[in-house]
Amino acid sequence: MSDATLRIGEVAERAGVRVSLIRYYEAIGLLPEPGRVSGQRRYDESVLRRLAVIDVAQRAGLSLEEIKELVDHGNDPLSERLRELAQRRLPEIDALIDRAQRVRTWLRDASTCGCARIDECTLFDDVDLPSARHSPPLAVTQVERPPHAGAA
Amino acid sequence: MSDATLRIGEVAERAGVRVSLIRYYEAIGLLPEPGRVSGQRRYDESVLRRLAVIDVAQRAGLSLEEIKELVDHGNDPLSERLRELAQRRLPEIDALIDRAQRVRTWLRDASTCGCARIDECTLFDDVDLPSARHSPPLAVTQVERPPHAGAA
DNA sequence: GTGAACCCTGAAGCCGACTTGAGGTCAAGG
DNA sequence: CCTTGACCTCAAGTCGGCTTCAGGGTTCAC
Repeated sequence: MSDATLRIGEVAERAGVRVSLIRYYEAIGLLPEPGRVSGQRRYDESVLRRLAVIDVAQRAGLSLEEIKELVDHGNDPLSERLRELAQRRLPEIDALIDRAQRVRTWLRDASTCGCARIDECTLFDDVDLPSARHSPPLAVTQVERPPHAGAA
Repeated sequence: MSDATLRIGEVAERAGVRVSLIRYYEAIGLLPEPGRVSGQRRYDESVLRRLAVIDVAQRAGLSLEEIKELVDHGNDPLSERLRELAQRRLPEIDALIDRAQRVRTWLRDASTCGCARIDECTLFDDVDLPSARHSPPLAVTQVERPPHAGAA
């Protein structure tokens, strides 16, 4: 729809990311190649949404590779690969949520919970201590969004 | 309590991690220096729990640095730093959980949800598109636990 | 008393996800 | 014209979190 009118700098600012990140995402195929006006990229609003989706998915523990699958399943008929991905990742996302909630609880109760040392806290009692580890468990990755635009 | 009798290899096996990881954690101060018998480390069972806690916390999005604060608050009186950390991280953990749940839902409904393209899915409508980004938001990081022992 | 299996250290390598740097283009305006 | 500022490319650097490598020791069973 909307005509491609945004320049990369504006997109970056509105999305709260660096310009370099947008180019990077494009380079690895996470963002489609935008139109150009004498060499310069021009985006329409939809890129903002895309960036937001990427952000959410990434923080939920998906790797950029996987997000590519999500976001980019061409116009496949609701692709197989997607269902596959779901199969693979759902249990892990559940685990992620579970763990996050434990830590959350612990953190929240840190002051009142009898156990001063997290090592002793019963919250972690039922954690799979022994090698109950299965598939590569959510390769969550570094995500540092600077407060905003780009000093440094 | 328990006498330090486990060798590093056993610990690694029982915890489902590599020996090198245990040494690494020790090096960065996440694990206490264990006793030694003619140069070789000897652990007691408690290290297993510690490793599990680290694992959970890490997957919940805390950096090793932060986990160090959690785990390692000497014998401080339920330290300030802990409360600080909670202050800082709680909202972000909540966000993490929220995001994870969105992705989870999307993934789960991927087949039935009208919107084939994640970009268009209303699930992501209320996401903070604009620069509603605050503090460094949960530097979650690479976590690859191989099925077990160690090929490349 | 020797070989396999395990342990040690320190330095270097690797990976994902970005950022930075060097060197250059382009459009607008004083 | 010529500067300024936003943009361009491509290569290299950075960072967290580990693993691998090289070059030794140790233990234990035979």
